Amino acid sequence: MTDDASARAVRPTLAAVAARAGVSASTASLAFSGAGPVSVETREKVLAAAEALGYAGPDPRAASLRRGRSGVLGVVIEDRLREAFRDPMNIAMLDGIADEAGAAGAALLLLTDAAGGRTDIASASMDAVILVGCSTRLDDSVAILRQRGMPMVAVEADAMDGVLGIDLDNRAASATLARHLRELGHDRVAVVSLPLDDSGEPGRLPGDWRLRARSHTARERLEGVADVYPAFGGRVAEGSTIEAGREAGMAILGEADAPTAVIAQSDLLAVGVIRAAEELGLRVPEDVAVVGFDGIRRDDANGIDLTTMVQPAVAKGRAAGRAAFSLLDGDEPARQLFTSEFRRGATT
Amino acid sequence: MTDDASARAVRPTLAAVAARAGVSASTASLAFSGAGPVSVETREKVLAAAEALGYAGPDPRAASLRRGRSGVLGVVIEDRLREAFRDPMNIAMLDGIADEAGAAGAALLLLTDAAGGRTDIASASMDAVILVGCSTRLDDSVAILRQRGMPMVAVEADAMDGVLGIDLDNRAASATLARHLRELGHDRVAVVSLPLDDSGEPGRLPGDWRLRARSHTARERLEGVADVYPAFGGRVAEGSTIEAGREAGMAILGEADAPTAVIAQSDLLAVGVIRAAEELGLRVPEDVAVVGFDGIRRDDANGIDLTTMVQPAVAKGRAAGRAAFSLLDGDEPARQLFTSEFRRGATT
DNA sequence: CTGAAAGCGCTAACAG
DNA sequence: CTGTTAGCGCTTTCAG
Repeated sequence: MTDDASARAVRPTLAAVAARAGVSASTASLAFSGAGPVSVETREKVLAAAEALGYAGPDPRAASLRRGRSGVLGVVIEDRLREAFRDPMNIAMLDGIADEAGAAGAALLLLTDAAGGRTDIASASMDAVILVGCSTRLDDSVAILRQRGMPMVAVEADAMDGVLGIDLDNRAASATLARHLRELGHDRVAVVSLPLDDSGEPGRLPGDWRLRARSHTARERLEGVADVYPAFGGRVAEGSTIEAGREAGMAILGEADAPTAVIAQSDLLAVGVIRAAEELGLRVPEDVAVVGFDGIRRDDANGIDLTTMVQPAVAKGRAAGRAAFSLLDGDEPARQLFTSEFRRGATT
Repeated sequence: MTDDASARAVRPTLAAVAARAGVSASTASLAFSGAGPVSVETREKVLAAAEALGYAGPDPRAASLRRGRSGVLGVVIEDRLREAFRDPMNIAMLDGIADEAGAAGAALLLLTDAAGGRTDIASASMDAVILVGCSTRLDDSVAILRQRGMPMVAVEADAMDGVLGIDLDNRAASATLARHLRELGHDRVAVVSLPLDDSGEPGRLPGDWRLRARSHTARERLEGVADVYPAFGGRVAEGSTIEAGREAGMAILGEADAPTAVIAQSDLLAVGVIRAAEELGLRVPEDVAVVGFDGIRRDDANGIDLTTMVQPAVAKGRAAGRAAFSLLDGDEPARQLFTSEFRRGATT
């Protein structure tokens, strides 16, 4: 702690720099920010003084208090980064957000929706927040953030008061895939769905999924299938991973009365289902057709050319970022809807 | 802007809450933080007043100025998230960092080492920084951060003054793999290396890689191979991806005088090389042996059971996180070295 | 247990 | 172009 004191002592403030340069603090400030008229002479004097004193630069904490802005964009994601970033779609979206943040000179603060460490969501300093990742229990976070008066943007979430939505045509896109399968003559289809809530327990898709699904994306995609196949069964996967898809696939395709087509709610799940099919000695698409969702790069799909709906993940992220900054500027950006595009691959 | 004013007006401060509750500001502050003795009565009065006024909670910007801490841990990664997060190792490490950050009640600020938006690295408010991701041009960032007096931890980087290193036994581990191949009788080996610098151009591995390699990890892994095979050729990949590995693999295995073994500097690259081998009609390991590095999950390796060195990525991340907080506490944590473990798979 | 006072370090108005 | 003034909103002594 004596250490601390000496560290403090050795850390000069802007005022100290100004004093040494023989100018006012405000002038010194301008010399640093370059946001106002300062003569070259003066600026050099200030810079020299700063150099001499070993000035660390304006303290961002003080600056953000004064300005009322911290230059930070919060991004709330699912519990574990490991999970969230396993799916290339989430990364692509984050990349889109990062693009816009970078352009706006803001940095990204990663916040997790997690159980214990919710402190940070309540107390992190940031200017706006984007909620992403099919997070299944956003409500608490939203309540806290609303209380904080934080501008909020949510990607693929149920409409919430005071939260700007950036949406994807999940339902229509899923219906497109379902129709595609029906046109190919498939009668019995099964769905491998993303987790319906944050319990994370895989299992049979419950008949009352409409009531139970807390995940917006999962529910909408189920609705899309239901629009075409009023009755269907399936499994809920443990997450959006190949392994989870494989497990669900084994359960579905291993049964006596196996379906002739599987609608997986993500490409990773679809890859897993295909792997299960292979292990069971089934050919795709001859014995069983499989469709995915997202349009991940073939490289990420084990080289499989999936039939899927390609969603504009990066654009979605950029839109979310832009919307956040727009809210921050006091504008009233409109809610946006992105559409996915059908891509026929070799799996149907 | 009138809007702004009214928004301000409607946003009460702690002082306003205190006034309404009929207590002092300091008492109100304690009522919120719970960090001191406040009677239950008083606390309830304060909370009620806050509720009534719609108080958003203590402003973190002001708090962090006052406290001198922002509760933020910066993480500097490569230019594009898309690239950095394509490799599961980086995600695992980030997850390790996030674990420790969460435990310490800190949030993670993602900073990119990028060209243009370097502003944030110079001006983001944070308490300490971890530099990760084999970033090839950390020097500039380090200079800026050092100037800011920021505690720094670097994962797998050349030793730098004032930066605490968290290292991996890259050289020894690569040598282990090389020895394994030599024991199997391989004479001619080729290396597929990670990018040597940030130019990102793939191509033949230059003979003077020792001089040219700016990436610590790539260089050390090359040294490890050189310890066993004094002379070897190879390719520099465009990044740590399957596709880049495939391209390098095609170049290497397509030549007349193709090697009998390929040492890939990451598991993703190894998977790509194997894919190239398959496309060229070569069997692995019969026609060509392939080893990787990292120990990614089989799920991420297209189901291939690679011979590789398993590195403790999550532990590395945790150690980096712990070290950062330790520096922040004024301690002098020691530099740490993690070791990788040989895992024989089916590719040699 | 509560209150008063004193800034944290910076920046934005407004005069000159 | 430069200086003066006045806080941003909170937390931490230090007294009572």
